[in-house]
Amino acid sequence: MKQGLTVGGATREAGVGVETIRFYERRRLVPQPLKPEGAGIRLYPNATAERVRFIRMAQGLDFSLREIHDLLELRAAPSTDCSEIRDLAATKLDEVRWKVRRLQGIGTALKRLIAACPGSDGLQSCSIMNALTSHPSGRCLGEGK
Amino acid sequence: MKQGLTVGGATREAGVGVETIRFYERRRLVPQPLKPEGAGIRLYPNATAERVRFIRMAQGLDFSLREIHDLLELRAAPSTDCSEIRDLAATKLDEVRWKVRRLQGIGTALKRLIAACPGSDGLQSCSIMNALTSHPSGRCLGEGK
DNA sequence: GTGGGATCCGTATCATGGTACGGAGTCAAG
DNA sequence: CTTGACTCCGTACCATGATACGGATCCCAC
Repeated sequence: MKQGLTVGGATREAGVGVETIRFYERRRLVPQPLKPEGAGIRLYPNATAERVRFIRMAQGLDFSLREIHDLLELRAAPSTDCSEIRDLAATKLDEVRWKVRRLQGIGTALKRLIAACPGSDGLQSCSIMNALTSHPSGRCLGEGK
Repeated sequence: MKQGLTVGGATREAGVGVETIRFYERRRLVPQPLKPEGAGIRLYPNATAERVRFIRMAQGLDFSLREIHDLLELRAAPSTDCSEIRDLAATKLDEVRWKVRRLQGIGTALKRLIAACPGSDGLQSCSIMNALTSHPSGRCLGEGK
């Protein structure tokens, strides 16, 4: 028995909505199975739900759908070496670290501005508003080095 | 002399492209000045370039355009108290810290996966691919607490 | 008065990641 | 053999932040 799930079954397995799986099909992240002969409804192999879960996992690691597409291609190629995956992960790690540093800089800037804000006064004495208002030669907020 | 800049002059002052200022006008982040009577070209006050710089500054602190719209409204209202701004900044700080923690979790997960990856072998022994591939009861990567 | 930039304005396009809708077809249970 | 849930498919829409295009005007210098 060649089992298969309807799209609804597959999405329930994968924990996403039907529209999401169709969206992934359009983006070619998930293959669209053929309709069994004579049938009007497609049957999805279990691999589809697994594939969707793979996508959601990878999204959880901050991979974009485009990057996940590449990961899936690598996964499907028998000649793929572990190092190719590792390199993609390392690039992603750099990216994530870069984002962390950027956000930490913003956090520090916000913290300082909040601390300097009188908290109850007109805007002309608000450190935050003043920081946002042009200081011709000021460096950008949140971009401390 | 009621000076004014053409849109091109204003965007050069602000350091953005013409299309950007028009986009901000459509989003009502920047008021579109009237054409001086009889003229076919709008004249932008210096305040426009300052306003655009405010927007870019605030974007640098991770405020979205919608949030910046609110900041600009507060800035324009004479009754606005400093504390209102400070509260918005504090909310943003929470948000930024939350993002930092999330990304740090992802970074930690990636680092571990990369360390565990043999680096040169088939995919079946790749820790990264295995982590992405369904472990029925696994918690999500990057979501360590 | 004629170039030729610059402006004006509406609309379209991009990337990202989906969500929603509407009409038609399918299919299983009652 | 009808009803009702589900599927199929195309298309439209959402938010986010722009960027691009094309025809019509405009305005300044030559």
